[in-house]
Amino acid sequence: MYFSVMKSTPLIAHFETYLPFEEVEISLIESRISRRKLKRREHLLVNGDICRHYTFVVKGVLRLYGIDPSGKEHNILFAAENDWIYDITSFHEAKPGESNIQAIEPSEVIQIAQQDLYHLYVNIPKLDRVFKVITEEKYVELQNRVFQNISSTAQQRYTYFYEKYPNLATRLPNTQIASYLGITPEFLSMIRKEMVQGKTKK
Amino acid sequence: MYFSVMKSTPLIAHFETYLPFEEVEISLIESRISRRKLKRREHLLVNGDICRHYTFVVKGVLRLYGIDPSGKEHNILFAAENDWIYDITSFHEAKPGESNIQAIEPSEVIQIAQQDLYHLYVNIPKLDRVFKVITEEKYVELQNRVFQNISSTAQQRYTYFYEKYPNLATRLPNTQIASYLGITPEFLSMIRKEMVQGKTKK
DNA sequence: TTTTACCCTTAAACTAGTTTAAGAAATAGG
DNA sequence: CCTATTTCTTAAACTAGTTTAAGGGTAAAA
Repeated sequence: MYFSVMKSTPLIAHFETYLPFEEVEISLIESRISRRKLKRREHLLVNGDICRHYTFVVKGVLRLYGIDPSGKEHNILFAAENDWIYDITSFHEAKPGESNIQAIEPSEVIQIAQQDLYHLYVNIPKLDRVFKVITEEKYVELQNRVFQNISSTAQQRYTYFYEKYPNLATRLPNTQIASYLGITPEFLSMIRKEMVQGKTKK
Repeated sequence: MYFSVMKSTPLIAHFETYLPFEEVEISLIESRISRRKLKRREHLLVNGDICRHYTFVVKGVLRLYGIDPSGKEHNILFAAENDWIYDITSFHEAKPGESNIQAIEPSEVIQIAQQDLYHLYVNIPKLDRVFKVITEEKYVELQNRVFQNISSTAQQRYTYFYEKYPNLATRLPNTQIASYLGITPEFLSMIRKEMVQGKTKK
């Protein structure tokens, strides 16, 4: 087994959940990606940077967050194993963005630089289809979240998050979850207390 | 000028804002679409239906909305001229969905049925690229909306909506806008009153 | 091991948004 | 042009969520 194959296997395996790839395509993809380790709290992108990479998470959890005019951070999304994270606006416009990407846990990622991705799109048109589907999947998740945000109480939103992402719900600090749900950590603490009391009362 | 060209021009023009198309490709696309008129309040899709079409708005405004457990409607998105509307979850899974699509104004749309769209993807691979980009654009909009929802007050969200979609903000009834923002029409009325007073006080 | 920084909880006072109800204004459509 | 229906507004009482502040628990790092 070649080391280069070892290195990128998780990404190829991810692509192959969508479509099969030829050996020569796999080699081309592998020649255009790079691997990187991140310490806890290390930033991959900060406000004002241009996002020049698609980032695939091999191990760990990262967050994409924005900062509001008053300086508060708000989590837009989390990405754990086998998920993608990037500031899509900054990436496509190749302009400085307003988002930040940070490792919450020590993490390991695979990155594809912009020009490499475009090179891959040209040489492996199938990848247009794959990323079309990936983006559609992420669009669905986001639309469900918008529906939650406009139709539910904080308690319902937390329950939905807890049921949909049990892994993240137990793995992440509550401060991070509160920021994602759009509530204060204090109020999340209250919600959790009420939920536990509700259960034990039975 | 052929009638068939007349008929579908707005959709082809829309595609050509992304990539150029050959005559033969245009003919193929035109052979696979259909045009439809909708009365005010007419539904294109209701809860429990399978969404079998991508719908492109030629004229008018439509809304995609969901219904919460208590029976209240919540607007997930609006689509006006040159925009797309469909229940993406139901469409891709070909399963009954929980969304509804309704014309707010008398409207005119162009539809592509699922099997026709797949036929077009196979014969015009460029369309994978086009819909990848369209979905990315819509993802960006949705992500901005999520950020608004978790980081802003209702007043800020309304201001953002008003500035970003001035056409919709003046064209739609406030009840529809309130439903989209996740607030009651009464509270939107208060916000608008305060904003006008704020302005005239100067 | 000790310290430091982070994280979680509780509670009281406050602010943002909802509900209910009733009347006024605007609009679609016969 | 008229009427029915929808839409918008106001206000008072209510509920959901925030803020501030203080204290305790826990994990990382020196």
